[in-house]
Amino acid sequence: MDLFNNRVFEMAKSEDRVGRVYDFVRKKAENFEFKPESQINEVALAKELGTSRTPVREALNRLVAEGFLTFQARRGFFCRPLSPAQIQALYEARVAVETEAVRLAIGKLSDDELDILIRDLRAIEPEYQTCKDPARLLELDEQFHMAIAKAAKNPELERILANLNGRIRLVRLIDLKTMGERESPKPDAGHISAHQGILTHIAERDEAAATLAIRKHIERRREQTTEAVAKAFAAIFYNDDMA
Amino acid sequence: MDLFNNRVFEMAKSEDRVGRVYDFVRKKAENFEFKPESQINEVALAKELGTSRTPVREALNRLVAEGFLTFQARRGFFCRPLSPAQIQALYEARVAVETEAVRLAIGKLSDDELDILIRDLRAIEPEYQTCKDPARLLELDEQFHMAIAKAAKNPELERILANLNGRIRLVRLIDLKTMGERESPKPDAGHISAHQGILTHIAERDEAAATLAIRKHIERRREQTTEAVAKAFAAIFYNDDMA
DNA sequence: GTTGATCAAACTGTCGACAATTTATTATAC
DNA sequence: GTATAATAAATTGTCGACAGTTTGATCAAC
Repeated sequence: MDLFNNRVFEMAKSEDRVGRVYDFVRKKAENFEFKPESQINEVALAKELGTSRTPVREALNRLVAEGFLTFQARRGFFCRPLSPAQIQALYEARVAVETEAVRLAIGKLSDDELDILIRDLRAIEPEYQTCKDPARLLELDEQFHMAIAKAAKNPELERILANLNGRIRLVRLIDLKTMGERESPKPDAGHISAHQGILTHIAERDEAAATLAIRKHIERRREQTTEAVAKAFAAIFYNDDMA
Repeated sequence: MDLFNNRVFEMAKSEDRVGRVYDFVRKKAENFEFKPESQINEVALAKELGTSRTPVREALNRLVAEGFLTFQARRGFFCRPLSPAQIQALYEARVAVETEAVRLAIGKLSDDELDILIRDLRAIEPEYQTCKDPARLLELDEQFHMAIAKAAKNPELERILANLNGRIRLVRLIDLKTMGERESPKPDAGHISAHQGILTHIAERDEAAATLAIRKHIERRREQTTEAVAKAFAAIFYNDDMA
């Protein structure tokens, strides 16, 4: 689990330290490279990034506002906790955002736009079905869901969903990994993937069916949170590529 | 360890500059005391608050992450724009959050908890119905909606809604003011307020009816955004207590 | 009067320093 | 040996300074 840790040197032109620190720390926070509840050492971070503490603290403040970190006065910044209840809440919030996004998309998109959306999303399905790499799988899945959010033509919902996705990412990744191992033997011929089902309902502008389908799709994953969080803990603390 | 640990209360001594700055600036941003799109002068703010720019910038960064301000590298912090489309998006996001909150509340609350919720919310209805002060009215309305979000037992949804409310507040306030003037003549005997209708459906655990009711309640306001935003602009730029 | 170049003022981005506070360590008493 | 007190180390919170940009003003040329 070492997908991060590049980018330290590039972007010579940008010179935007706060942005660089933000990207760096956000990625670390997403992956719980800071262990849950652990304190973040400002000076160490600053040194690691070759800057002073000022831009580091500015980036950290942004991440607090986004829910990636917490802050206690005079004690400093900490990684957010990782608990089944917390992840559960994030999944529930996803349901809220995504069901409404589906509804809005169906209501707002022209026939042409709808066709394009369906076509584009069906185009990634083959790779999604055959892909064995969990990281890539997660990427494709997020693309699918973000595309629907984007189709809702509501920047606010997009932004919220992107935030939720970031905070839930590691757990989803690990969930996907175990799912892949468990279910790899059989994709079941004639089985209609959840994504395809959702798309079909959207194509038919069947609001009730589409929202229900995406709700169930997300909730199915949500039901596994306790187990997935346990595995996430194992991955984080033992750092073996998964449990 | 930590036997003499009263830190939670000890912190009330408000030596926390960043927090103070944050509260101050957030209130100003909420009310668009910074005019839309206008730049925020860090040194002036720092001087106004009797601090240096460092804590000011930290607070500003948090507010950017929360959507109250925007940021452009090497140009600084700006008040968010105010446009009908933007406000519309916030209302749509409210629908997403609040319909799901109703659903979750109905699913999660015990009979006792449900009774208490209904009782508490009905208790504020008399004042809500008779109140003529728009600011107080808005406060009561927000209380109503936040109570439902809280009943959903999902901190994430609560947090999102609180954020949306803050960013939409001025427009709602102005909308309420004009509504009061327009509709004051007649609350219509036998008329069931939108809030009461929602509560009744929740009390009956009628998920479909309750979610539909709150959706319509919010959407009715959303439909007025263009007009309300126009009035907000007038209020902001001419600073006469409203248009 | 408009355009464009030049210079001055204002502002942002970052740093290193230092006081205040928290945490860790050592010493002391029982 | 455990617990408490004293002390040292580490960490946070804030500041003032300064370099680098951007913005605004001045002025020259057309």
